[in-house]
Amino acid sequence: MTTSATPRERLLDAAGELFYRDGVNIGVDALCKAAGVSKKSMYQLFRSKDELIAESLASRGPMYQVLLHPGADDDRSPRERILTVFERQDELVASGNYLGCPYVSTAVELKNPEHPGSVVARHFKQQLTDFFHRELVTAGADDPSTLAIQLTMIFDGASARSVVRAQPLGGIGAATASVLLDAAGVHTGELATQAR
Amino acid sequence: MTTSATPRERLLDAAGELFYRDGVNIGVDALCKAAGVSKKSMYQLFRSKDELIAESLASRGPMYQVLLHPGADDDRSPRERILTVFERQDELVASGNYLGCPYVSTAVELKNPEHPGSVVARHFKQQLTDFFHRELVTAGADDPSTLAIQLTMIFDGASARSVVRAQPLGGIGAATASVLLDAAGVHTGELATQAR
DNA sequence: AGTCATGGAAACAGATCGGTTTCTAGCATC
DNA sequence: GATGCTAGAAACCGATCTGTTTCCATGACT
Repeated sequence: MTTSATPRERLLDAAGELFYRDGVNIGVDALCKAAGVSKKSMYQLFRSKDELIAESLASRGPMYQVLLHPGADDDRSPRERILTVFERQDELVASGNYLGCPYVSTAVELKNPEHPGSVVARHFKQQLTDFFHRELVTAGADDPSTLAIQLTMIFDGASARSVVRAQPLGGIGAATASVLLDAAGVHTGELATQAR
Repeated sequence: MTTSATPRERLLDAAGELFYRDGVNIGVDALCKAAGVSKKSMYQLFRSKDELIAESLASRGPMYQVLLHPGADDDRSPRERILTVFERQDELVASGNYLGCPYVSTAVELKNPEHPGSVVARHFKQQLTDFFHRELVTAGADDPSTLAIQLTMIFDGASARSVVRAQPLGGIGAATASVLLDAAGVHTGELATQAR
């Protein structure tokens, strides 16, 4: 129920969802109504709508991260953990409620890279690249920095495709990532150095 | 000067630029002012703002296409023509005025895939994929359909990266495309079937 | 019971939204 | 020179925008 959480939590929750679903141009009135919080309270908790955009995006960061790449405390190989990200994305798209990567969408809508929301988006996008990078280092890939960026690009490219096409991805993200991983000598369950 | 073109051309021009630079939420007043056209005239030429979004996006389609992949009447190889697209994108980003692929941005901002602007975006995005596909067929690539989609994804991934990072791409798009082309046996100046 | 802080409801402000309408300046045609 | 069409300027409409303010119900503490 809505009243169990604090007004701040309710606002961040509603803002995170509505900014994503309807875009950052949705009105503050609609946000407050959805959160069951008065505008007065909102403007006591957040300096401005822009700040709410940034904070709500940041507050949902951990959720998206867990969604895409859950804790590393499993026995899968780096390659498997990387490909799982693309499979999760595929599932999200297939579920029908996917409107693109929230960070990219927010940055695209805001236009201004110095907007606090854009800064948050950049930060969390970097975290996905960092995840890839860690796994690639573990796997002993040749050029983990470049490859981590390339995998992030494939992720965002697949995301853009799902938005433009409004159709399931059909595994194209994981398939593309596989080609890059193959080319970099990252194979299932073994280090690239062992394969050479 | 602004008055040399017809009101319709001036409107499409101004709309194409301002929708891209400021987002589709820019007001009709600002558009008309920039175009030197009255709102009355605008609503005689276009049924609604939504229609203007779609038509202005469509009117700039040829421009973007020429920008990214000029006429095929040259003696470069398919691989070179494909990689040129990514190099052009790189130059656009480096020029500092790039705010992401206008089709993807518009689709992201509109959210609704049935919006006339989203339909136009889907159409022109497909045209880039078709261009890749034609070149790949010419080059005798193994699976041109899949590869054309993957190249489009890399294009959009690079575009998303440029928006989120607000920095030059440094050739990462062409580099990634090269890996895929290599894996598919598309090499410079020769057919893949000859290479096998 | 009385006091006080919290926070929702709602009015308000000034600006802007998409869209319509009125008015008039300019210009070609007869 | 009179007529009629085009199209820009600008007022107007109701709705919505971000942000502020007032008012009042609630509930905790003394």
